[in-house]
Amino acid sequence: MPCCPPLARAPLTQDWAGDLARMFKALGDPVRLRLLSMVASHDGGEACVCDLTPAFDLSQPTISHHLKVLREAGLLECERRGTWVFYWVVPAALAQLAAVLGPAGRTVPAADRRVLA
Amino acid sequence: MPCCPPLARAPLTQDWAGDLARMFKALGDPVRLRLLSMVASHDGGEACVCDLTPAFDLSQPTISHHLKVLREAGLLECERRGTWVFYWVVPAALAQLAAVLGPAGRTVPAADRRVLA
DNA sequence: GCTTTGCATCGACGACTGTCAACATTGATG
DNA sequence: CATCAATGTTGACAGTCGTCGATGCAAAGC
Repeated sequence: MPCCPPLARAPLTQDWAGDLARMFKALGDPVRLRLLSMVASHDGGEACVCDLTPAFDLSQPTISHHLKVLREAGLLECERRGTWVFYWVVPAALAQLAAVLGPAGRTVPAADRRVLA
Repeated sequence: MPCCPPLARAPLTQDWAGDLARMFKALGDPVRLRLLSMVASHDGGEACVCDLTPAFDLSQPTISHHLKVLREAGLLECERRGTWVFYWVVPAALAQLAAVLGPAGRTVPAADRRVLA
């Protein structure tokens, strides 16, 4: 069973759209996008909260809240190590979203065909 | 200036994160995701509102509202043709989002780069 | 012209979201 | 054990979002 046909191949089922929307919604905030990017691009692929907070003009609880949203969306995971909590991205989650948006594989979605013609 | 390094290569700038978040936020609703998918997968890569509305248990103004959100996010375009209004996806927009999400190394295909320029 | 059909806009409502200050919790260190 | 530093949690608030009914508007047909 193929796991990730692009959006344009067939209409999304209601259930699948719900799951995907939860992840996309988590990305729908500039602060969360920057947090995700900072974690993903950090040395070793992980970062602790103290690495992230100073980059924003926001209170620490707010940053903690956004990290929780990303975690509950399945985009981030975390682990406590001593005093600090380290976060890293879940590559499969990002890959799934990228695959849904296409252009997946070599197939050209119908919408592209129109432009390319 | 390269147009689409993946999220993980470097932290997103504040401006860029804002632009991307606007698009992701538009995708952060199951109804809008299904609308986008239905338009993208429709014959000819375009669909009129009357093709979309019956698939949902929502009022017509609500569907119209969601289409507007997708349009203002740059993910959809529309044109009136006689009595009907037809919608189609903007492939470059979806490709940009897919490129940002990675997987690292993959970039926007040449065909879309032309559209983005 | 008038009516009908397809779609957008408006105004209003409850629900959810982003933000903060205050407090709780966990682990390290004296 | 007492204290401190790093995070998470709670409660509250203004603002935004999804939804609807009512209304407006444009094109087609009578």
